[in-house]
Amino acid sequence: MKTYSIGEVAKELNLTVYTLRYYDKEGLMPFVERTPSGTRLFKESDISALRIIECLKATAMPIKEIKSFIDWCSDGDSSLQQRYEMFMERKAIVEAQIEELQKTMEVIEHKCFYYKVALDAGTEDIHKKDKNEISLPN
Amino acid sequence: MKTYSIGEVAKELNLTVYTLRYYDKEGLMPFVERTPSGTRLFKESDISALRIIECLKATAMPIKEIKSFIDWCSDGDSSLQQRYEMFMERKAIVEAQIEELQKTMEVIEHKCFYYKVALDAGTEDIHKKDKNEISLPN
DNA sequence: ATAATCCTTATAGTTAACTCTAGGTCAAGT
DNA sequence: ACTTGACCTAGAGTTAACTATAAGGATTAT
Repeated sequence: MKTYSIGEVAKELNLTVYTLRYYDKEGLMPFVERTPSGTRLFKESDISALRIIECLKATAMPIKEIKSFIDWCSDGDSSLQQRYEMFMERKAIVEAQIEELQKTMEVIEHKCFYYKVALDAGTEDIHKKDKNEISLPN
Repeated sequence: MKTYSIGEVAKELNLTVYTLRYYDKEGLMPFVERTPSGTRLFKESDISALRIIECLKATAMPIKEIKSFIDWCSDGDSSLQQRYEMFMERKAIVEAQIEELQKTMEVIEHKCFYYKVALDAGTEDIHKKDKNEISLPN
């Protein structure tokens, strides 16, 4: 069976070897086998697992929680319910993240427009409402 | 003109007073005025500015870059081009973030389905392909 | 055979963004 | 007058996630 070195995997996943070893130290890669001398041998399935880890990271899941998931995977079928719930929770989180980004996008686009207008006018004053504020009599 | 204390602003924006003072220390709030004794007095316009800062933070913009924007604002019309370009860049970044989250969502949804099926079957083995791998003759 | 280039561990350092503590000031209520 | 609670600064501490260094072992290329 074809295996890959840590350097090859790092290149493939756009990570550094430092990062991969850090993940291993944090318990995210208990499945990776070693040569008798200690060198890690990554299988295709290990790379797939790392892709899932990267996916969970993209949902802003902390590494400690990802570790729980990895531990559950090692536990086998008894943790199926937990793993299912975890992914459902992740789904809700990503939905919320997308929604927040869409709201952010609206503000950003408004600002793009605001500055386009100001730039064309040469001054931001173009946006200053001259709403004739009542000046206090004095 | 109505003003607000740091505590009121913190509550309004769902931040802590520590965070607001930290932002001030980092130069994000040069516009906030003080009483003679040093207490910060936030105006409505200051709160609006903080909402923009929160919006930029939501695009994963580092505080140092947000500071540059605040500095440009103080510079007036001469920085209009830079501010316009900054928001256009932010727009591109948010688009990319949304796209990445949508790809992430596809994977997560697939996993939700995967675990739903496994849970119904009572075992993850339901997904194991029995693709008759050619066993080596020995 | 030997140099280059991998790999290993253990451990220390970095960075961003808070988060808190200590020690003090100030304004309002009893 | 005095206590309470919110404000202030300076500076220290925390956390997550890397990122790098040192010292050495293993593998590959000439």
